[in-house]
Amino acid sequence: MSPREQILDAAAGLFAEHGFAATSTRMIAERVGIRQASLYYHFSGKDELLIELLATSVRPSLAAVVGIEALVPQGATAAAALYLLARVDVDTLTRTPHNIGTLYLLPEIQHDRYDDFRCKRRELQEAYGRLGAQACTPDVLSRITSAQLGELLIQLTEVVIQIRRVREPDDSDTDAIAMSCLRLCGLTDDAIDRARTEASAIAASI
Amino acid sequence: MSPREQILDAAAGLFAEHGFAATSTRMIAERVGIRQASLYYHFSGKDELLIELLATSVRPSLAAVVGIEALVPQGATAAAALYLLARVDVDTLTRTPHNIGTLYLLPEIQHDRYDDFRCKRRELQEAYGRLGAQACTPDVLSRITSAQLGELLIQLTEVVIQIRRVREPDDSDTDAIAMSCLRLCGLTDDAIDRARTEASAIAASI
DNA sequence: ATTATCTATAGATCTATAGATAATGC
DNA sequence: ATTATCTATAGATCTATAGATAATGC
Repeated sequence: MSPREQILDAAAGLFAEHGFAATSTRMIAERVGIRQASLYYHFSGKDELLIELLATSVRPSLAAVVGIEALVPQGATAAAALYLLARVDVDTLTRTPHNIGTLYLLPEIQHDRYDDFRCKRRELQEAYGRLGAQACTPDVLSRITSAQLGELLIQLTEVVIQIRRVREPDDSDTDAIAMSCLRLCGLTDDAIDRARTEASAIAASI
Repeated sequence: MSPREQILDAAAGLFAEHGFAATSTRMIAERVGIRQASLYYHFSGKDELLIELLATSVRPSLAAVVGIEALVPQGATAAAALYLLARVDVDTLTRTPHNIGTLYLLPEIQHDRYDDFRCKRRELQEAYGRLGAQACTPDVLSRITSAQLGELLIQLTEVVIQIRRVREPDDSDTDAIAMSCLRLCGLTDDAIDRARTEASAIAASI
């Protein structure tokens, strides 16, 4: 691991555990095993560390969403696509070292400085809204807006961040979350099963 | 408003906006219009402020849950009870000054010092799990544990905290969230409508 | 010559305490 | 005498910069 990566890794763990403001550059340096001032050779400051961490943490899900949304015009059902997106997203959040998704909850990211991240996350949310709206039964869609759906669905997948704070999530959790996304859209158990088998087939074919 | 309340109110706003560690006692005092040292006459320190704020913010929902769970043995359906609980909870979070629910997301509350709060919040989560499990169709319950349900349902209601960060939630949001809780349990649109009218009748009778 | 570290430190905080002062209530 | 403020400050941080030092690569 390069020094840059070591520093980012140490910062991720500390930011996730103590938060941004409560983590000093000295703590980060100590964990890496270098002097506090040496951080500034690799990064311009604490801010840059958080910006970098946020950027790399949304990238995988945002990359996946493009491919997954493209499946729908190719014949996939929106339900299967939504199920896939939720699984990929939850999976990513489950696997990140130090439960990096915790960073999304930090009050600091409301600051303008991080609006690039917030903008990207909003894109992901809107994709959830679009796929959710397509997957919904008409009855459900008449009672909820696409924007509300996006907010609810992304919130649902991010429960895995909270779960990781108290236990190690397993496949049953991932599946429960992804299924819940479909249920939120009004799909019956049968429709959910069909979406899951379709999603497995798509996943196997890639 | 007593000086104590003024201080708590100022602290709530600042903690919600900047986080705990990034808020200095001086900032709080300035907002109140007193000197920094004068805070220590009313509170032993910053920690006590956060503890107090967390305690008062879970209290209403936790008080409501006892009454709402008691409705079920009295003949109310679990679905109506769950719908009521979700509405009360979302309503409470919507009305709190300074979007105080944001405090639940602070990394600091993972610290032992605040485990009284975390314990109470877990009680609320377990109530969601119990009501959800009772409201669920058997098919759904065979695919999800009561613990998972509790995690998902409380997470769903707390979306209102995120919504408040970008816009003012209205009744349509509250309703969309509470309905989504029922949908997550596998209830059909018809069953949801029945639960809602039942919940309205109960709410009117209190 | 460049790269990557280090030591040392300026300057700006921040929390919490000590002790003075004024106002209130008996 | 008690209550509620204030001023002043000790002591401990924290970030970021300046400039020295050593190692690496041409």
